[in-house]
Order: sequence, then C-alpha cells, then structure tokens
Amino acid sequence: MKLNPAQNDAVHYVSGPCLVLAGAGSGKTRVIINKIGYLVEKCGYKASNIAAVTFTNKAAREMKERVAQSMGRKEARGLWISTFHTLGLEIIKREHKVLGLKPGFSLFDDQDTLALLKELTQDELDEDKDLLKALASTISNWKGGLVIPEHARKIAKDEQQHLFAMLYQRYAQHMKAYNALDFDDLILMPTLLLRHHEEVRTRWQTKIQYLLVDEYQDTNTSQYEMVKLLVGDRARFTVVGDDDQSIYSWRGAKPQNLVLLGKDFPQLKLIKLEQNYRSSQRILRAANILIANNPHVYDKALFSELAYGEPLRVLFAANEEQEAERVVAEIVRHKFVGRTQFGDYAILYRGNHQSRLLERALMTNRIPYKLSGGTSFFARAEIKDIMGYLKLVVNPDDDNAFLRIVNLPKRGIGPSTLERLGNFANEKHISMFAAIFEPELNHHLPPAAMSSLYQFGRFIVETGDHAERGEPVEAVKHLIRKINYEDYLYETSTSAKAAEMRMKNISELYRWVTEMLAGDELDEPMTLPEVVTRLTLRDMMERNSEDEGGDQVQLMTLHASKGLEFPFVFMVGVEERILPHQTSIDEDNVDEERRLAYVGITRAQRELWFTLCRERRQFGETMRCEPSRFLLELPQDDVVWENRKPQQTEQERMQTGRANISSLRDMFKK
DNA sequence: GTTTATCGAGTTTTT
DNA sequence: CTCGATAAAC
Repeated sequence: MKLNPAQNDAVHYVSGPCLVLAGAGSGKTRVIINKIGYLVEKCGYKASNIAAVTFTNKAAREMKERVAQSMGRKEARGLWISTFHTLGLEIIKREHKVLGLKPGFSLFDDQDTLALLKELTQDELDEDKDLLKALASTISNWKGGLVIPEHARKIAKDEQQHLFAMLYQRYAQHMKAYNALDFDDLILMPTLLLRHHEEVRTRWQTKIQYLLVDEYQDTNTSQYEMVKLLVGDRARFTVVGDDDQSIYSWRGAKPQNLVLLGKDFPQLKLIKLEQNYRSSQRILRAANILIANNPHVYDKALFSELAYGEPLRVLFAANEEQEAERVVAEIVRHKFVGRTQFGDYAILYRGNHQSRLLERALMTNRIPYKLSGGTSFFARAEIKDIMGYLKLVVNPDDDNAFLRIVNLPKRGIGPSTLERLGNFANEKHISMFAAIFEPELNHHLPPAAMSSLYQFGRFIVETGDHAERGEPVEAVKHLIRKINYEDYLYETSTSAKAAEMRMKNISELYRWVTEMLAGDELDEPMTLPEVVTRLTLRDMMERNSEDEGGDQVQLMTLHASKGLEFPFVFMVGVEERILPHQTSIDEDNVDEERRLAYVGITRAQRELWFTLCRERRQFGETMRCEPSRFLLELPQDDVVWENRKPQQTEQERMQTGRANISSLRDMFKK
C-alpha cells in the first residue's frame, strides 16, 4: 500500500523537529516504521544511532518486529526500540558509576514500593492505607515532575505535604541503601544526570542522533525533559501523538506537552494525519461525535473512505454473569453467521477484575481466548516468591526481597528473629542480609535462629556465585529445586490441582528466564541481573509467539487496547460508575473517561457492540446500573438499542428481559 | 517463638 | 479469589 501525501510528508521530513498529529487508525505506526527505514537507507543514519520510544512493552516489541520485517533483520540490528523506562534503564546501567549505584541494583515494582513505604511510615501514618496510597502517588508525582526531596520540602504547601516531603526524603535514602530503584527513577535519574553532566549529555546525544517518540501525548514532565536533553540543539526528532487518546493523566501524562513542543521548538513542523484506514464510516462518525464533547488542543477532522457499515449495537443483560454469557453467545452466533474466526473478536473492559466472568463464560463454552496485558501473572504469589529469590541473589541488599522469602518455605525464622535482625542492621547501617554475617550478631540472637539465618545466607551467596561463574540457568534450576518449592506448593495449596497450576506458572517463569539468558535473533543474551530487572518491567509478554498465531478471542482492558485493532469489538460494562468510572466522576475528570471510550470505539474495524447490566453485584450488595452517558452522546441514528429506549421503568425492563430471550431464539432459527 | 487456622474485607487504568 | 490480620496450637 502506498503512503498518502500527509504520511509521505511525515516520513520524509527529517531536517528538523517534527510533530505528527495522528488520529486513531491513521497509520502512524506505518509512518514511524517507514521513517526508520528511510533514515537508515536514504539519509545515512546508522541503525545504532536511531532510537524509537513507546510506552508499552507490547508496542515496542511489535514495532521491533515490524521494522525488522520491513528493512531486514540485519539492517535493523542495533536500533534502540524500547519503552521510555527501558531506555532509562539502559542509560542508568551504562552510567551507574556516575550515579553512585552498584551494578546489580534492584528494581522495585509498586508493590515493593508500597511495602517499603509502609515499613518506613508506621509511626507517622499509623498504617492508614488510604494515606499510604496518597503518599505513594504524591512521591510518584514529584518524581514525574522532576522534584527531588529537598525541593519537595520547599514547595510543600500544607502540613500533610510537609510530612510527605519528609517521608519522600526518607524513602529516597532507604532506596539508596538498598541499592534499589523504582519505576519513576528510571526516568528521573537519567534525566537529572543528562541535565547536570555535560559529558554524559554529549555522550548520549552522539549516541542517539535521531529520536522518534510514539504516543507522545502520554509523556509526563520528566519524560519530555529527557526527550529535550537527548535531542539537544540539533533537534532531530519526530514525535507522534493524538490528544484525543491521552488516557494516562492519572500517571502524570501531560497532553499539554503537545503544545509545549511548539513553544520550545518554534521551527516545529506540524503534520496531521486525518484519514482513517481502520474503521467503517459509521464507527468513525460515532467516535468523532463522542469526542466532540471534549475540549481540544488541536482540531482534527478524521474521515474514512471505507463502507458506511453496520450500526453499533447496545445489548442488555440482567446481571454481570448474564452479560458475560450474552457476549459469548453473540460471538458464537456471529462467528457462525459470518464465518469469521475467534481471533477477529476482542472484548474490552474498564477494570481487570471484569475479565474473570468473561473468562469463565468463554471457558465453559470451550472458546479459546487470550488474556493480554493483565498484571495478574506477576501478582501471583508463587511468581513473586521466586522473583524475590532472584532479586535477593542479584542484590543481597534488597531488604524487601529478603523479608519476603527469608522464611519461605518455613525455615524457623519468625517475626521476632527478624525484628532483632532488623534492629541490629539498622544500628550498623547495613542491610539485613549483610547483618547475618556480622560476628556480633550472636549476642542478639539465640543459636537456633543464628544457624538458620547463616544457612540461608550461605545458600543465597552460593547461588549468586554459581550464576556469576557462567551457569545462570543451572543456578536458577538448582535454586528452585533446593528450596523444595514444589513440595511447599503442594503443602500450602488448597488442592493438588491448584498446586499444579502454580507449578506450571513457575515453569513458565523458568522458561522465560532461560530464554532471556540465551537470547534470540532479535535480542542479545542477558545476564541474570538484567533478566531480573527486565522481568520486573514485564518486558516479555509477547515472547510466547507460539500461541500468538492461535485463533483466540482477545481479552484486555481499554487501556491495554490502545494501538491495536480488531474487526469485531465488544465493550462491556458500559455503565455509569464503570465507564465513566466512579472515581473519575468524583474527581470531575470525565473527559479522560470519554477519551477512554473513544479509544475503545476506534479499535473496531467493522462492528461494535456495547453491553451493560440492569444490576450488578458490588461487594455483596446488588446495585442498579444505568447506561453510560457516553452511550447517550453517540449519534442515535447509528446506534441500535437492543430493545426500546435507554430509560425504562421496572416493568418495562422485565418485559425486555423476556423479549430478549425470544428475539435470541428467532436469531438462531435464521 | 513459630506455625497453622480462620475469618473478613476489598477490586481503575501501567511502567 | 486472595491478601492480611488475629487467635489458638505446636
């Protein structure tokens, strides 16, 4: 397929800063991929001097794959295609000496961070969970805004802010002592480093001579600053974005960065991609009308030359179980009538928990499905356990990992032993793991505890040595064996079946670790420390290419669906309180939810369904549901409500329920 | 001091 | 369903 004029401009404009405003489905990924090829083949850039940055690992992986396909694997070698966080990690790794970090630092995920904060703030916050979360997000916001602890203390406005700033400082000190970084540090540290060290800055500006940024509207302050520092005065870059698809403001994303870009780079070339190649005109019209309710930074007029297409449908269900069943029944029916494949369908939802019922319905109907993006795998206890071991092996100063696994499986090291060990370590200003090997420790602990601890410590050290001697795969295998993890699972699980499932998860993790250690044609082999950090960044999801080709219904959150497209899309739970979500209503941030709905709608190529319930169980109580305001904002000519109008009385609803069943039967008769 | 049992409560979105 | 806290048994 040829590029249209606007796409063509976007690919060939390489002499200065370039902003591509790309509406949904306007072929922005194609532009980026073609542009990378153009830079290498026609402009004389070396692959290793070009970086392309995305926000999700999935997108990065897909882009890598497509670039490799379009320009050849050999030519694509050396390109820096990754997420912002992975690029930051790379910079930190190569500059760790300047940053005062020991190699083999730990990466804390947000659960680790929360656990540490809880530990550090027991006196001040009194274990108040809401306060704890507020603190965590305040710190994250500060970091995303390039605010260091000293600065936070100065700008704190009220009592609570002052307290938080103090705790932020304490947190930062502890992270340093643990030789640990959190996700925000992966952006913050490289950015501050680039800002303050001219030598480092020059080094990276030489290394990265052309920068491309996808989903630019999702950048936060520190990410934008990182972009500016990397491109320098030469300003050779292309950013691609769409303010209508900004759905990460809760994470500090600043769509205003689109405007700032024009101010910071007055010579900025602006190119709009307005032709949509994805969706039917009907779907696009509905999306455009919906999003017209939002304020806009730049005006866009997205159009499609595809067929007008089928109307959008709204399906009702009595409760959430029925909703799942209806979606599944509709997929089965539609697939039969249209001779389509399961892989043509996607089910999108607002919150991860909504997937459970859908999974169950799909499973009982023996429909293959793929749940993607879900954090569930890494939230699983067994995965966190083994990851805890690996983290500790890589970085023994990681007290968090230490606490998680020191007594798992049970080694007779209980709370009081750990409390004393912790106090001792604190006095000496060393990590708990290091404290085990201090001779004076036996003044504080009984011999039994001493010997358990010592044995454990030796084991971790030996595993680390084993891995460093060049046999990391063997070391990991030996580790899992040695701790009798399988036995532990069978003892603690409620059923043998559950234990088996957990063990399967462990095998999966083991497989990933070994694959990453070995590398493949797209990725270099990694060391164990690298593998552990990358796994914490969840940078491996798309690696299982074997079930990728399978014919499976796709399940994911609306957030995870951004950038993807499917012939047939179901958006479930399109109700007030869910989409828009209650918290967004409370915080008066419905615009972002509308963009989320916009993203969902624009994923659909041919047909689109919305489903909702009459009532829904929410923590025990059943609650009545109302159709989402977004459904009412759609052009009603293009929407077919399954039965009657959206607002109905109780009696009418009952009738509707019965009518549903008979109309369904009619459909099957045909 | 450590382990096991039981009950209760809580679910937005991601690196 | 699964994590966390609290209370009784080893």
